[in-house]
Amino acid sequence: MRQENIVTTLQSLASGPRLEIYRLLVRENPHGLVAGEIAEQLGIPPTNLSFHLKALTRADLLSVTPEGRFQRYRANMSMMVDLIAYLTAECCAGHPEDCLPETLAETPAVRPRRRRKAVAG
Amino acid sequence: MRQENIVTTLQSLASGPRLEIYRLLVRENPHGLVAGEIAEQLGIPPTNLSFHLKALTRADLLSVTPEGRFQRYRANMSMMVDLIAYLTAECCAGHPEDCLPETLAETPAVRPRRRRKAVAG
DNA sequence: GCAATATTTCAAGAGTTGTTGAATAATTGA
DNA sequence: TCAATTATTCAACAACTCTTGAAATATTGC
Repeated sequence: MRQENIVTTLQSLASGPRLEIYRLLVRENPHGLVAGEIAEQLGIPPTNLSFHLKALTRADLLSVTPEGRFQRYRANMSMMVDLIAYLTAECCAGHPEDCLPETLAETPAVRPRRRRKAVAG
Repeated sequence: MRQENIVTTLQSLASGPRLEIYRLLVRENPHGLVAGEIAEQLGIPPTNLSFHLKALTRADLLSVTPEGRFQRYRANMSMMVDLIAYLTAECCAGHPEDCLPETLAETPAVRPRRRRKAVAG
């Protein structure tokens, strides 16, 4: 994932209402929720909810499927996996020992870019 | 870490210049860099850099130490660890198998809230 | 003390984001 | 077809963020 996309993903999550929407939909995966159910559960007015759902969907954090007059939203887990992988790689770059527990630091999927560096100790 | 702080942390990272500053300082840890070195390496004018350094420091993503007339900035790894732990917990809530490779999903430090759920297979 | 250096604060203006109510579009069931 | 339902788009405005140059602050070495 390129840095430009990472910034978009972070921007999309960096808002109280949007983080709540995303968390709710993660909990409801894989069934998802239609817009009205999200509005009801979080107490967000429909116009405003649409605005935030659009931002999250454009960032590919959510997917949306029409169901008659409803729109069903689901959290796109792979986007979050990519984000966590990026943050882990950048966080640990050159300094795995400062940063994360052994098991995580050694997991190739989240540290795709370099091998563990030999350090004193 | 509370959600309010998570939003602040995400907001701080959700900007091209700030993500670059943070990544640079992670690479330079634990020695850090003084403001002028950051400005030079990233080509950001000093006034603007100060603005972004302040945002990152307020979010506790950076720490700052005066050295005479210089200010040395360092990335605060523990903040990133907390952020990754939060995202992993929220991302995986109820659905670890959808979300992350086995090893990561089993790491207690990044999944502090629940044990692995028994699922089919 | 004074000039030079490193950095921050301040003020202004441009641009972006968030919220709202009214209007619009699409779908359903009578 | 028509009213009801679900959700989105639009327009307006407030609030916030970003960038900039000028001014201020703090430190150094003469």
